[in-house]
Amino acid sequence: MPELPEVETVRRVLEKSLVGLEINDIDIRYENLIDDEIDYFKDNIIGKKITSLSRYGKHLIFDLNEGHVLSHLRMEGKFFYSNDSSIDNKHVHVVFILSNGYRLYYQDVRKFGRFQYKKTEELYTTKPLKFIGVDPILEKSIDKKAIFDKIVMKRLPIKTTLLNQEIICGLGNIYVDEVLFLSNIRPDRPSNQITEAEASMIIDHSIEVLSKAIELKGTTIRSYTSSLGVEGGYQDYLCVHTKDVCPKCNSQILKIKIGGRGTYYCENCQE
DNA sequence: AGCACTGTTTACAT
DNA sequence: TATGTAAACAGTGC
Repeated sequence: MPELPEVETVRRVLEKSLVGLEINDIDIRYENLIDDEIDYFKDNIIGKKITSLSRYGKHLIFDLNEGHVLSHLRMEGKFFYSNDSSIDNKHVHVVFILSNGYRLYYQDVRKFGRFQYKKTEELYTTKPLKFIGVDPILEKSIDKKAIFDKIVMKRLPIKTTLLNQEIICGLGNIYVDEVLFLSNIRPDRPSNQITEAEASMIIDHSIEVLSKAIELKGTTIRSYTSSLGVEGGYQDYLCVHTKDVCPKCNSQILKIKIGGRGTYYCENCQE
């Protein structure tokens, strides 16, 4: 489910429930989701208190009184905070047992999500955040020229370059289509043919689209419920992704494949 | 029945 | 180094 706005929505919801609670135990049912040795992961987290919830790009960060739990939801990861064990099911792979009797259930049908414990000093100096690009929402002053320089070094389609989290982070398959439509740029245009003015537009529209989507608690399409059953509202603002007709010119929206990802664009409006 | 598709990322071959 | 493809996995729809 998650691109930046959906992860931020999860962060905001979890923050309200989890801050101040201690993690008494962790039930790990599918060990491949944990990037650490299981004992190292457990030993460093059990007994710690959750002090805040952070995010960078699509990475969710549980800040502890000592260290952090990095969580990436990948395609379908979802968290449920509850004291009702009837929500437990075969797709729940990790359960955090909390000091107030509630539990935090991690559900992930495809088992693509990942968890890792990080010491504070290694959070941004080791993978996966070591080479992370600029977060368009969190970064106060964005160096547009630096981003432009990175974009034009690539020859891949601009869509593929924008999905590369080492340049700008947070955009995924839905929002990148929207950003390119609003910027009037074809998704298959080679990145080295993007002008500095167009790179600037891409950045501005990324901020605009992601901010609006956060405000609306993300996008809910294809019967995906947003995590925690929270329904998003941005699907009502989509211009091209999963659409048939261009909202600007009424042309047929084309669907093609770029880098293996389903891609929607208007041939008439984007060049 | 079988194949294509799915809001992600990474390992590997070329 | 850069790029394309497959893989991690499970479900849905045609």
